[in-house]
Amino acid sequence: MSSRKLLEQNGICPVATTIDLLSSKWKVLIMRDLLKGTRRYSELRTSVAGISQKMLTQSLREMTDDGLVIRKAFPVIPPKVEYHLSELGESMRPIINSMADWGSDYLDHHPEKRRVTMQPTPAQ
Amino acid sequence: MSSRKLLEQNGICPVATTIDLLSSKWKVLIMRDLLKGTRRYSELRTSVAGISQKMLTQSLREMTDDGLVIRKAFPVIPPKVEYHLSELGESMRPIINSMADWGSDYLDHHPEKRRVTMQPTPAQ
DNA sequence: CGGGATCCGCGTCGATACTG
DNA sequence: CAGTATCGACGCGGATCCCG
Repeated sequence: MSSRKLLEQNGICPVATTIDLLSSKWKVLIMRDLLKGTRRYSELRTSVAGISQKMLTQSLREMTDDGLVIRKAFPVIPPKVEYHLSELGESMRPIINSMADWGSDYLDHHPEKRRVTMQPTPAQ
Repeated sequence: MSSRKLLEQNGICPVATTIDLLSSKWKVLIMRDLLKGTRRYSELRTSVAGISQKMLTQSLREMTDDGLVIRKAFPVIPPKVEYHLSELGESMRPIINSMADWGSDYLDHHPEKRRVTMQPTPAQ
């Protein structure tokens, strides 16, 4: 079933609406990094560990189309493209923060699952 | 790439940890409904519109294994099974609430996408 | 009623090659 | 550097049938 169809069947539920725009784990992780500031394509390629170039491009494209992300291309050689959150994207910060908070608490109470610590998305 | 592998490559990031347990849209929608209280299998089948029986069973199973959901089966005929959130599951309320809040605001500013209003997850 | 088991189509995703 | 294009595998998830 398509995401839109799902949304309709759930009667335009706010939660379903959010899921519709933040559907994949990749987008959440991209959000996590863009909440720290502007990032170049190649930077995201590294910081969002494990993502393929195809999924990064595709995810950024969809997020740009959805108005969450703003793409800024510089006409230089070699090419340089920067991505940053729009105001709409920025407004998702509480969601990502609540995920970071929950994950931190969870890892605190399940030490066996923690190996390396990473900086959570800073509050703002 | 497996979800665990992803987690490792992201250095046990809190956000990635949360995503690992709340990976699918179905689980988020199930959480949304279980946050309102105990539900029977058949009730979820209806309230989580569009979900197939397979995905509902599978999602509930994984959430139970992850310690988010508690399954209570009554030895009666016909069978009766109730699901409710564990303390760990309950602790995810802020995440779902922040999604509901964001979705509500988004729908307010994009009236063309709203058709039917549904009750958001109540604060608690 | 609340599943389990099976089949299988189709979309997702990674890998690879190529380009402005 | 930041993509685009193509191909192929694989697993998600729906459909169906069955059972305690």
